[in-house]
Amino acid sequence: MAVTLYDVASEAGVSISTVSRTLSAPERVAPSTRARVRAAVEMLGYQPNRAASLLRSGRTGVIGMVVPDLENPYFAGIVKGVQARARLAGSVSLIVDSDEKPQEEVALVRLLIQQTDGIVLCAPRALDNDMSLLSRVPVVLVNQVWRDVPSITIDHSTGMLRAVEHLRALGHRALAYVGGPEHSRSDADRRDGLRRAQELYSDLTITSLGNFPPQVAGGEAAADLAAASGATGVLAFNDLVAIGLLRRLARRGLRVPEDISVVGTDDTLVAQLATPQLTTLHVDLAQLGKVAVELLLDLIARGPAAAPGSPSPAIREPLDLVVRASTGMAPASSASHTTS
Amino acid sequence: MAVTLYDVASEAGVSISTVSRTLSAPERVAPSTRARVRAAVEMLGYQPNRAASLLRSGRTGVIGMVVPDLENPYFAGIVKGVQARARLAGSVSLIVDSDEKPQEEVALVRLLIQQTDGIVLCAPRALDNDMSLLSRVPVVLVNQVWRDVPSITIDHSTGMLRAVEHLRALGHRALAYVGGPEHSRSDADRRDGLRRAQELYSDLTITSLGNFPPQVAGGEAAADLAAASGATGVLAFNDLVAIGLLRRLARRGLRVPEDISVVGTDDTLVAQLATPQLTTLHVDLAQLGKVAVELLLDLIARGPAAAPGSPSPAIREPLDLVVRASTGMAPASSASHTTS
DNA sequence: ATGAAAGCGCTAACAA
DNA sequence: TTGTTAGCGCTTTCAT
Repeated sequence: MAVTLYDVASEAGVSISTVSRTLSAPERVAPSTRARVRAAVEMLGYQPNRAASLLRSGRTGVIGMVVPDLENPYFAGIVKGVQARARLAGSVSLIVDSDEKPQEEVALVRLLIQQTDGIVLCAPRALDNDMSLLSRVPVVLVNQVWRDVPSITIDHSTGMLRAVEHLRALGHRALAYVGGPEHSRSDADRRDGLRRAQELYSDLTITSLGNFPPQVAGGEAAADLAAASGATGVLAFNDLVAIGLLRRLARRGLRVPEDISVVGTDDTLVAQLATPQLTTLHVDLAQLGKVAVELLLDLIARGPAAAPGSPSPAIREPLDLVVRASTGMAPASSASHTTS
Repeated sequence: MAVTLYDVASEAGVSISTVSRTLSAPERVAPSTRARVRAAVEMLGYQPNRAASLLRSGRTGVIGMVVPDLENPYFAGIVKGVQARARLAGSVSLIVDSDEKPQEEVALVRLLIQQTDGIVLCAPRALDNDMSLLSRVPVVLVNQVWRDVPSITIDHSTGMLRAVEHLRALGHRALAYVGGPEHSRSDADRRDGLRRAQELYSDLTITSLGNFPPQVAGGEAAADLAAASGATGVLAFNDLVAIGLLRRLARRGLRVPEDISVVGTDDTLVAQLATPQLTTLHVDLAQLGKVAVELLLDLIARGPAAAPGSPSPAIREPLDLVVRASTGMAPASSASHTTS
């Protein structure tokens, strides 16, 4: 059915090894033979069978990526960076969505690893279970850290600190944080930043609000709690949550930023579409993806028997505060703005 | 290194064929053997090698998907539908982004087809070139039609008609359409709807505006042209373009909807985040993806030698008008609202 | 009900 | 420089 090496070989009057060599190491074939083989390849429209090649050599030229939710613009941004960098290296990238399901993540890694050279595992929630798989396979973690698996994370801790300082400079003293998914590493990181802020500025009251889904609905669900906490400044897990806050607050008749200031995280597309436009923490998502791929290519090149001694890189990307319209001076009567 | 069929076989004291059978057709092995094999599989943590299996059987259990831009919420929505439906069928889906590059699309289809059972090709721009490949391989087109390749498209034509009728009912007589990418099938479809509207309602003046990139920037670029055309109602290629219009119009001091009404298309997440919230045409993106997969599974099941006689399904999904705040009554002095 | 054996298409020693 | 050959791990007849 399909054209194979044998067809090309007989067409060109050489052996299959010569054809194979012409394709993978042209310099090791005589120019005249090379030309003849190439002509045959062209003529028959030969396409190498990747399954066979993979089975034999173990190399695929494909980089895998697992993300929790492709529809989330945050992950979409990282994906773009990964795709661009992979293409530059001559690899394609295969992206799969775990639908925010921890069990899926492990299953997908297991599946993907068989048809790729390595995997960028983005913000995995599953951790303890079968994650030991990760040490045995070329994997780079994004927004997550586990044992000595190479990783790239965002310095949300310092980011939060900057956001808190911004709000404090505007006169806010009572703050609230609307947290994200339970096992999210970046959520823990943000809370750590809050802790640092609390230590530095003892005049602040920072309320941490439970775990909310990292979507608009999460923000809507958290808005009333945030308001009831007496906070005049609210920090959100991400931009979508911030927009949920904005929306519910507006429906309650609370004005942003006059009554309450809101800070998002990530500076995704939607931050600028919100009303008012969101003050948020900017992340260079594409850069994140790019670095992840570079780490991965490195890991692959070092071979499967990566020296256990060499420390796995754990890169941290910074976060920059972008001030827009959702933050402003704290209301004058801030102190009396307590729970009902 | 990895656990193979042989390891499991010797552990269970059977032959490799029996192990293979236990895994793919359990009812054809004796219950007692089956149990023994399963225990061995469990114990050794056996994972079938997909490359070998693919090489031998030709089946992968993987569905491929090529989209122009993963970061576009529109395609992300379709992707989610595809992933969900594929999972239901026991397949995973591998998504790749062509970065809006037509050449990439063909190359990616070629690459993907080797590691998948079939492909959902989403809104391809490339058409004439090497597309003949598509007739030889299980492919379903989304938002595109080519020869007799099965396809699912959105009835943008009728959608546009509904949007025009909505604006006309509000008193608008001068309309403008901000078009999308040059070879976009759906753009042609929308223009067809405009044509139908023009025929039905001869009191309308509909101006078609050139090709703009389907992003916020495209809308910003088109806004001044739309305003200069004297139109009081503007139809946008998609929601992002509509938001670009909104933004530029606001900067020009034109009020929406008091001075100009704007209608988006697609009803993506951003439509509700815009200010004012967008009147738009709602598409059930997930449904689109779901149907595409069903079409594809059907095609795969029918085997490679699909009867050339059987008509390939060409499904059309409807579009529903969602009225929000970006459309309103035409300004009273509409007639005198001309260029300059 | 189970096993033996023949490849799927390719790569990579090794020989010539 | 080129050809020969031995598998990679699995599925699938065909025997038993």
